Amino acid sequence: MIDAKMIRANPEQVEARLNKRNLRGVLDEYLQLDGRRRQILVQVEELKNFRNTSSQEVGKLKKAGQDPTELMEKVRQVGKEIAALDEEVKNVEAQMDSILLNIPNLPHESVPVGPDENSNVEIRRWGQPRSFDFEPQAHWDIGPALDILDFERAAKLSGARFTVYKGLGARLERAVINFYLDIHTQQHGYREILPPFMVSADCMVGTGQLPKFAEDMFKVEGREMYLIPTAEVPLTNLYREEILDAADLPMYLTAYTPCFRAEAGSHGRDTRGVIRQHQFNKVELVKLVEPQHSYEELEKMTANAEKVLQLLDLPYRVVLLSTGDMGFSAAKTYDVEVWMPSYNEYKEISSCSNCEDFQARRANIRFRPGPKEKLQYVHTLNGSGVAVGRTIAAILENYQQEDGSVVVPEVLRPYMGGIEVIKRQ
RNA sequence: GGAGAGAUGGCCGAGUUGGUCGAAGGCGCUCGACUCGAAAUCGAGUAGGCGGCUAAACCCCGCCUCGUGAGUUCGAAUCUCACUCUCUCCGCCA
Repeated sequence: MIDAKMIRANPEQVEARLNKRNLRGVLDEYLQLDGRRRQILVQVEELKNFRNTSSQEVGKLKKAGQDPTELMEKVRQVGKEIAALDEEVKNVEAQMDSILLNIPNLPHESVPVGPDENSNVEIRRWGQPRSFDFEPQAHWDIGPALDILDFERAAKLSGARFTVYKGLGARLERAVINFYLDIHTQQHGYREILPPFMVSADCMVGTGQLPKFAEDMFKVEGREMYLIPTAEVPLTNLYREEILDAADLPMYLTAYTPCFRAEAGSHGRDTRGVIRQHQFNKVELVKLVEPQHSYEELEKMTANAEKVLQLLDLPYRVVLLSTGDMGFSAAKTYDVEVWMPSYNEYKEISSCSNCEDFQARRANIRFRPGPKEKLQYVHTLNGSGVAVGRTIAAILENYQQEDGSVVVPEVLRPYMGGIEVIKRQ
């Protein structure tokens, strides 16, 4: 969440930055409640001070053999007032919290302002989309034809938006996962984590999925647990409620996990293929860093995501998201989009964000900059490094041959037992 | 699933006949002394949040926090209840 003190100190400035995200007037009620809260606090704290000093007085009177009954009765009355005021503070704070938890992060000044994705800015392109001398097929045709992707049986098992990988398809998915993890751990300095795939509601609040986006997730029946929509959630929450040593920063974490998303409200979009699934695999990158370095870390993380696509020789571009297209927790986001012949355009395969202290504040992840210095919130970053299912789709489409077979990218062959081409078996 | 033990500061760990306990002691860390320098030793300091004060901050003052939530009481780390988590033993089990 955004800094409550900043709201109070510079309400117009915060309002102006929220306007960039197409939000207006969300602070008005909050500020009113904030004033109310402080007003009550002053009152109730004075009463509590009286109670504390008086209670000590009672003890002294008893020790001295005097009768404290009158004072006790007085404090008892004050206690009732305190209880009433405490209740009121609690209510006001609950309202303030629910407002604050539903306000998105403030955009960084370098983020283009606009209502939607049409205001995104392309930053750079890498590679040349291949020109085919035959009619290229979409991966949802290539996969079943090679009998490595099976959408029909997936539907039988689980319904729409699921995929069964078979044979070399399953192996290719596994190869890509291992390839990504190896690159990020061995070349980019990330530490591999294998986290739980179900987490508590607290974690979801920590990274910003809750309370606002409950309908996007799968909740476990009868429990306050959710299937993770991304490894960002367990990785970022790993150090929730902890105070880190400055020497531990920056911390680079990576994890392979399946991701589960309800995809509510996206009916009819990307209905074919593996692009938009209820369950998909992803290798995620997360960083916890000191605030002054978070923007250079964002550039590095984006470069880390790009690197694996370069190694796979898949053409891509990098896009800076506008205020209208950014996620809830992000202050700045780069999307990496891979060339997808079936769409005849670039398709998101990674999203790298600097959340600044927005998540750290929610999850209460702090560090001590130095001895004797005050605790500070870390900055958190997350990025896909990259989506695995979409990688498979991109490989099938970009590496397809006229006879329907698919060439295995060179860097993956060691992970595929040396297989160079996937053919119908 | 059954039985039992526990949850205290950055870490370890006292404190449970209710009051002067946000909390002994130790470790760690910071500063100082000693030293050519270091180690060792000695001395001092060292929780977080919120609110007031302030232009803002420091300082200072107050409130809250000893797993979480409720309760008893003039007063709760200490007593009661519920919950969560951890550990040990038994059962079951990949």
